Amino acid sequence: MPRSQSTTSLAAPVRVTIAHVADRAGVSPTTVSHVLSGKRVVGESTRQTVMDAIAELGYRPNHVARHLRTRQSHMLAVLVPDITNPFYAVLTRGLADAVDAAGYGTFVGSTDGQHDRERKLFQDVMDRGVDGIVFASGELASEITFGPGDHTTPIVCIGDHLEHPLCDAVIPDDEAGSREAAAFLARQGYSRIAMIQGPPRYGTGRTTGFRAAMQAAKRPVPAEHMVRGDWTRKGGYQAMQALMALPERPDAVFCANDLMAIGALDVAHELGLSVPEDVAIVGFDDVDAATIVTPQLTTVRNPAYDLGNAAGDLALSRLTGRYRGAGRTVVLPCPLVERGTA
Amino acid sequence: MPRSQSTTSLAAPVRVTIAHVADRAGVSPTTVSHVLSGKRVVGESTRQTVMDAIAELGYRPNHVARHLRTRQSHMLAVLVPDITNPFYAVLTRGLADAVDAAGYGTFVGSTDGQHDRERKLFQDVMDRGVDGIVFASGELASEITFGPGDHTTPIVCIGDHLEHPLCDAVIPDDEAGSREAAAFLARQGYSRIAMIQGPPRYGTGRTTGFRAAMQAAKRPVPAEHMVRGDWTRKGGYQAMQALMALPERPDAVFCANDLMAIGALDVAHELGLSVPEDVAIVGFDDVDAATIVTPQLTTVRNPAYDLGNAAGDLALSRLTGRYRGAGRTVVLPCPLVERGTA
DNA sequence: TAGCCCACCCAAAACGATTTGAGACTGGGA
DNA sequence: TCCCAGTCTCAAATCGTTTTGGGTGGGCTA
Repeated sequence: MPRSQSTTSLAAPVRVTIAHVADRAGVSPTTVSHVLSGKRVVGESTRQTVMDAIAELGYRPNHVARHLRTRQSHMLAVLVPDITNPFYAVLTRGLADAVDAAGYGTFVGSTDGQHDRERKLFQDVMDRGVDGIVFASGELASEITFGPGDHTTPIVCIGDHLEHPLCDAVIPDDEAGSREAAAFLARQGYSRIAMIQGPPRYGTGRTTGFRAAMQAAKRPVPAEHMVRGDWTRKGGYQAMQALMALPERPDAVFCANDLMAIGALDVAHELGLSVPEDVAIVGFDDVDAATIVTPQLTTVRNPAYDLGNAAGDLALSRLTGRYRGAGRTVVLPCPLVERGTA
Repeated sequence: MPRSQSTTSLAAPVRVTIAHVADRAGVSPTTVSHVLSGKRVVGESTRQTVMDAIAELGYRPNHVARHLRTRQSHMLAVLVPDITNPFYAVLTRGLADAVDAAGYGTFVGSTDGQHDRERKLFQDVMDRGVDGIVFASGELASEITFGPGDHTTPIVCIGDHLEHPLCDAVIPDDEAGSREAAAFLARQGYSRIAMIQGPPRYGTGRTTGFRAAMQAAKRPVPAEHMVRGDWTRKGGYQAMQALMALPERPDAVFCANDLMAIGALDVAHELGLSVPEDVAIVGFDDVDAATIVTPQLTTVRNPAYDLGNAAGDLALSRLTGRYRGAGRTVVLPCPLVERGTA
């Protein structure tokens, strides 16, 4: 009973609870709760008394207790491969900005693209009771196993669809973006256009978009002009080396992401090739680094911030009950940004 | 009573609680709790029965209820100016990696360097019941007002001290790093060494280190050679423009961070100045972009990952009760990384 | 057989809020 | 005087754990 607290407490961190406030205001905890939540009307005079007591005592509601009772944590989780990657950092920020105003916090976890970490993190945030989950962890989301009966927590996947009744998706139009980039390259007159793809099974949309454009432009792509990298600068460097060592050296290279494009640029510089005269390079994502390199990288913008923002809106619309229904898919365009390398 | 649950439940998301497990195993919830926590011994046979029941039912403890009772959320908060800034993203990752293994999650919030957001976020995470807070939000941490009786939550400040009984600090040795960079510049023979500082009151260590080295090297710095930027590339660009327009044009510029250094580099390129022959440029932080520009940026490494990691260790040592005592300060060195711009 | 100690296990009280059925006051009208 | 509707307010149950003081039974010694 809060009413008889020893005043000799030296370092006793007495948390002020709703009961203290009720005591002070001479009402019941119920009433205090009601003035706070507004779920039932309370008389103006009592309301004022309660507010005063709250102010005097410096009462702050305990989120945890509230969460236990209401089952709402006002927390979203976002799972990304690596927060260190600027693309995902920006995406995360877009999400946070979207939900912050509604009082939602965001918990972000880095999966490193590893299945077990992905699963572990998923379970972890589930146990922590987040109200929703945003997946931006590659294209493996669909392999996540959902526990039985978990079909109550909204999920939104970025960059992938997912068979799940409550799953919304927001995807960048990789394919169209790649098609545009490749078509642009063809229009510019480049004849031997190669591509540095991502690892097997990843970034397939970017590959098919490229292929489609090449076919439409009547530019058959020999198999040795389709090489793979691992998304990193170093991977792009190695892939580009392989490409440049070919007897039939390409005069344009479309890279599945900017980091690899920068790696490719390194090779061009090392070989003394001038860009875009000797070889054109186009990236994908439009990360900060794209404007840092010289010449600045021509690339396809992957709207990281918007993706996160849209995901936040989708999640919010379900959490607030504003929308209940089948999974929606919003697709965001990836415009070509012409700069200095093509 | 869990024992009589309707089996006709269609989409009823019956959460399996500790009571279900107890029922199934034919023991009391207490016993289940004990096998889970190991706070008291339970007979091997019952232990096994309970474990089986847990497995069969797929029981997962409810973190929220646990948190309410134990007052431990196993969550840390880290407040940074902007998660979009790679430096802070890396720092955050260092922190997360340090505490992840111990079962702690990290909540990160972006303050945008605004006081009110800083305070709001601080209150927010406090209310959410985090077990510790890591401040990496500029050097304004000391102005945060702690509520009364909050002196129970461990705090660790990165880059700043703080008068608070439970506050540990981990700080990069900005001053020594700057001194080294400036001394290096002087040793190289540059005679008119200027500096682009951060905004007033920020990054003072970097300025004093620079000044100390200049004094030691008997190179008086005229006032107009000490200009300010706002940490951004654009700010560095403008500051550098001002510097280059001076009648007594500097032949070396030390920038308080890399972004501004890159902005300065832009100016040099635009002016057709060759780096480092016509003008040397040294940055601070060693962000990814430093190795992307050409020539690669000579800079002082700000050990972002290590800072976060050390902060995590400090926090953990208190949370686990391994350490209880006065605030500690660990200072991490900032080594000069010689590359192409000086 | 009484006495004692262990080794186990349980009941019940927290933790701090929300929720809801129901009681206690008003006035006003019949 | 009685009743009714309307307004507030309250007590008690609930959310799912952890925590402890205590109870139960069996084995051992004397």
